[in-house]
Amino acid sequence: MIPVDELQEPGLNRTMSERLDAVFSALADPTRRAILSMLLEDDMAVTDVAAPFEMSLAAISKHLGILSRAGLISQEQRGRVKWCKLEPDALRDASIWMQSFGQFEAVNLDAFEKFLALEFREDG
Amino acid sequence: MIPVDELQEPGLNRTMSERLDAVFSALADPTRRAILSMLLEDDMAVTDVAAPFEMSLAAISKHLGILSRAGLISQEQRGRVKWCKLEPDALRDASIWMQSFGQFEAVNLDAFEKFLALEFREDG
DNA sequence: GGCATATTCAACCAAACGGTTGAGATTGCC
DNA sequence: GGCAATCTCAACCGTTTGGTTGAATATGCC
Repeated sequence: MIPVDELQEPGLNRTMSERLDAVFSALADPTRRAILSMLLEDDMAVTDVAAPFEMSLAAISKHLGILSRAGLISQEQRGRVKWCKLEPDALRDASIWMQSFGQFEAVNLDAFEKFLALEFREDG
Repeated sequence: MIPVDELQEPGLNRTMSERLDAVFSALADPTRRAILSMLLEDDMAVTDVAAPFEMSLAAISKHLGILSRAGLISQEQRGRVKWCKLEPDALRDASIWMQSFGQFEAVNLDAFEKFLALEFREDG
């Protein structure tokens, strides 16, 4: 309904439903999930984020815009380099929404790393 | 990349990434999230699911198909009525993925109900 | 059989998505 | 100044999405 490409600043003046729309549709793309995983390790410049992917820089720039408008990352211009930083707080509302449908046991980092390994091995 | 409308049975023979694609894009629509919330209270027939929405029955039927192929609900035909049942387990993998980006405190039911009230009030 | 009920199918439509390319803007450096 | 590097913009393109209608398919009931 709301064009994910044309949303305003992350969070401000948006309903809960609109925020969930933005977060979930941002997460519904494997490239964007991979980007989030990369940013989990370290902040990165746009060009460095784009490096491992087989698509144009402009495409990655768009993906970063979508993640940014969903509030999942923040971007800070420093010189001619734009640094991208993971913002895990935006996942919180969505996570609350999901957890409420069933009680999932607490997750430890081991499970997460096994999970990531699985996703990257199978995803090609 | 994968047409969400043409996916096979929920879960079987799909990679982790494909399952996350299906679950997150299923959750990225307010109508489908509202349907899940309705099914949290009780199992429902397709017609009854469609009743509160201002769109055609066929549209709701499509939404239910998407939720079903994402594994978020199951559908059981009984006579001429198709019953829809919430399947919270499908949210588990996705929830694990999300939780790993930050430690979110445990959620209680009060928070969830306040959350739902918010979403429905603001969503129209 | 005949008819209402429940649900999907098929064809269509406008809009959004995810990608491309080429042309800007800025910024840093010699 | 001149030039490379970083990133976005704008226009385009094929595919997917989310909705609509009208017909079709079962099923239940009298």
